[in-house]
Amino acid sequence: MNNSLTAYIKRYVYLSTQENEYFQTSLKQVTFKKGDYLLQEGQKCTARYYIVKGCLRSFYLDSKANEQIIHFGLENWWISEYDSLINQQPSNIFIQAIEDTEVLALDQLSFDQLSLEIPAIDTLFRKIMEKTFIASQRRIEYMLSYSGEERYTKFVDQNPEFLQRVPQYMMASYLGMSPEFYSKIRSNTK
Amino acid sequence: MNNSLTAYIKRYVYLSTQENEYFQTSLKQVTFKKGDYLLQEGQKCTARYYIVKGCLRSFYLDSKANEQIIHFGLENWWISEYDSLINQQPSNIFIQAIEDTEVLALDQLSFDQLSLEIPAIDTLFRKIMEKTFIASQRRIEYMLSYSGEERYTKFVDQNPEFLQRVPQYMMASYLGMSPEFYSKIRSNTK
DNA sequence: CTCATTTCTTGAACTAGATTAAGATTTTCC
DNA sequence: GGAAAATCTTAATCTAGTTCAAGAAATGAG
Repeated sequence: MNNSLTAYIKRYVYLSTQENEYFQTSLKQVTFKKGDYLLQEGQKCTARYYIVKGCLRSFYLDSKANEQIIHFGLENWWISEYDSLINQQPSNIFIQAIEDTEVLALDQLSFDQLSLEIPAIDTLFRKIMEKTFIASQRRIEYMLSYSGEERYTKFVDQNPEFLQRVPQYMMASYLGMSPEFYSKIRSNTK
Repeated sequence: MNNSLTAYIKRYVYLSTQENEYFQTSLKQVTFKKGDYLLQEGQKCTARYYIVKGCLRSFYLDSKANEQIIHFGLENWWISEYDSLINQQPSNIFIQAIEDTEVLALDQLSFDQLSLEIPAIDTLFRKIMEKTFIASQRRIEYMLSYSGEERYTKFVDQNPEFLQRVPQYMMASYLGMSPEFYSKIRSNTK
């Protein structure tokens, strides 16, 4: 039983003690060393991951073989590659540990079973997906509306903890700019 | 009872005849004239809309008062402004009819009630949100990886029906470029 | 502790796309 | 049908951000 996950769930839905226990026994604890891959391009994504401790990134290689960062994941976030998970397709995306990371893996087969047996599981994940979607939308709005420098300063304001944990060239990719330009902004902003 | 909606639901979950009827009596049919707003900046969004016939857009006004288009909605799509709907906040976003449009409105109060009474409703909307999120992610990947011209040609290939129904300056905004540049691409591409 | 690798910085040259402005075309509506 | 409004095009100028290149700093592995 993981207490941080129990607390997390409580923010969204009510699960009885038995349901919570049953849910959590369906999760498998897995640890990854810094640099390890949870998922690689070409593989099918088979699980949703709840991050207990550590930091992950998901990224893909664009046509010029640049790494383009889609997401970061920190403690108490869920991460997965939904296009592969839901549509049963090989993933275009890598999920990699940026730090030594401990996750709870919820396999899609277990998930489907849980969804049948505990209705609140769908309520929970419906709400998680709504929240995740809102974050994705906000990122699109940022990219449409703000200059590189504005995206940088706003992101730093709102997520100071990231800067300590993520190399700059990854931040640059996430914010949609070259590492050189990111570096220039940083020196202008200081 | 709306047959296109019944068929739509069947693609995602099983609802008994009674459940389907109960679900659909919770929806309210509303029609909007071209140019009408379903939602305006500052209002709270209170419903999810299923588009029976017509075309909608959602957009916001950025700091320079430019309209930035977030989404288009065509037949058999759901549209809403989730940040306002879920977090009970005033919306930054407008939802407007681009053509005369008929929707089925699912009020959030009705939704919460349905969610309690018919577990499959959460399964349905969990899956809808997953699909919606995947689309949002794909848009981010496009914006990070492709030039304006590439985004244009790929979009046109995949969504030819849009071009007939949506003014160019809206397409330009959706694809993240100025109307002038969009026009230039079009004349280059012909 | 040291060498190798990874990450970060700086500057110069370049370019995709924005902005501005003005005219042309299309749509709307009385 | 005709005037007004909305939409689209074209061209000139400008700029945010990329690319390339090379060196500096930091990190990591043995």
